[in-house]
Amino acid sequence: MTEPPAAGRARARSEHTRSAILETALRLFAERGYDKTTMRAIAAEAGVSVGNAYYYFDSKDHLIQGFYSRMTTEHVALTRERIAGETDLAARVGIALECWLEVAEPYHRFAGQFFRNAADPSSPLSPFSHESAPARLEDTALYREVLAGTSLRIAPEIADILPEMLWLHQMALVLYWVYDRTPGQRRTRELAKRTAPMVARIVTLSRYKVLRPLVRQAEALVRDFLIIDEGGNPAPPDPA
Amino acid sequence: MTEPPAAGRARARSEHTRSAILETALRLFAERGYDKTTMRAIAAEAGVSVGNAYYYFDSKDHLIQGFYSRMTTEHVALTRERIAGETDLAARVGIALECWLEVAEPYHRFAGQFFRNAADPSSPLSPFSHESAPARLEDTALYREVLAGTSLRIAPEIADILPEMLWLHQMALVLYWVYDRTPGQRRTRELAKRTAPMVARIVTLSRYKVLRPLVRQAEALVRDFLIIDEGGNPAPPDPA
DNA sequence: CTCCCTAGTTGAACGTGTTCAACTTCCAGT
DNA sequence: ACTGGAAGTTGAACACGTTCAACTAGGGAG
Repeated sequence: MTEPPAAGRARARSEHTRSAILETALRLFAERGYDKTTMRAIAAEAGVSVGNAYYYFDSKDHLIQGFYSRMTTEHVALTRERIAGETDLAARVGIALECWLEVAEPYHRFAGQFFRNAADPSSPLSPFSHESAPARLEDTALYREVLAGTSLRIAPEIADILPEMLWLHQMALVLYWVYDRTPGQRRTRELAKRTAPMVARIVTLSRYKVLRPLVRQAEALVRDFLIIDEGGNPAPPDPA
Repeated sequence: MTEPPAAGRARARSEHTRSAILETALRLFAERGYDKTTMRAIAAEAGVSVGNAYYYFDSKDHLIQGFYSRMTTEHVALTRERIAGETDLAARVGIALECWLEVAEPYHRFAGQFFRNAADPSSPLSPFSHESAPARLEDTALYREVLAGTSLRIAPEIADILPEMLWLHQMALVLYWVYDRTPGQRRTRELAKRTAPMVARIVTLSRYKVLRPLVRQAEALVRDFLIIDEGGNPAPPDPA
């Protein structure tokens, strides 16, 4: 219902309609907010019928998926650019978070409405859903790079899961961001600036002997409960 | 609009209508799920008009607040009963989490729909909102008790914020629970069983010298960014 | 007892997201 | 060139949450 398999000029025409709807929707979302943008308005502004919008997008929510994946791509690109040359892990993590906030800022106004739906497990907008997998993988891959570019020695037993944990850290920040009503989301920026060094510190400390058992437990925990399969369900192997 | 100030028999009549609507709503939510329960159905089943339901409850969402506070009260009572006599922190935390899962189980079916709205900062259903404050305070008070009843020595600098952190831990578990589709939410129970000892371990380790700076940072972080004022906004004192 | 004012109550009406049967356009195969 | 069918498109219709102007009842003041 979403990927037209046609060929030739028809495909281009179809692609054009589709992107016209998406562009209009994203623009109106940013202008008026999510709830105040009606499907009728989107359709009218894009020069198509309401039903036609539903031909390309299963629901109003699905229009946001486009926004989500676009934002992720921008985030990854901007971060890559800015971390080049920087080897300190804390700085690199901080940059990644800053970049997210920068990219997301124009949409803060309607982000609340957005994440409302994202918290519904049955919604394809959930960050853990199958539909969100591409964006999620893009982001974890980014954090793999963030980690790879540092001179810091990382405890081998957690190297595998660290990208996922940094992604989770980012998700927590996003949660705070959604609730943040300070101008320019100043407080969230402050929070990012303060947590980034702590994350780096934890990575360093994880090699200490006293913390070994805890780190091992944490590693197993993330592996068993957080890693998401391709179906989008957090349903890893049964406990032994 | 919600608290009728009348006196005499009129008050009783009003109270009766109000609770009739609430009871019917909660029953239908549990039976059919949130989305499939229409306001028209609630009104019809309760023997009132649609408009009347809106006289007592500002919106469909507001009906859930009743469910939320009721569940919290049940959770606190059950936990209090079960932790009596137990002095091990890990066990006490584990019991508190188990109790939550037990109390919440009947509502898992529509919890997703519930927490969808809860993630909207502008919704009174957000766990951080002003309207949720009573339930939130009840829960943090419970965790204060959970901590008080153990023989474990707690680093004084984090004693104040620990209840809030345990509450946050519970919120994280709830988030996982919402996504958990295993029968009886088995996986979430497993997760609770495994994180409880880790929490206790972290509390113990927090007294180690190597961890001092990190613990101090974490303490300041929670104090500056998590503690919620009476207005329901996470907007603590400005950073220095 | 009568009047009046407020709390309580009503249901039709509005705007919304979504669906669907019908229509149009366009290309592939003859 | 023709035609069959798939892809694309339409807008009226549906069910829902919510609003509101109007109505009713019930108890206190005179």
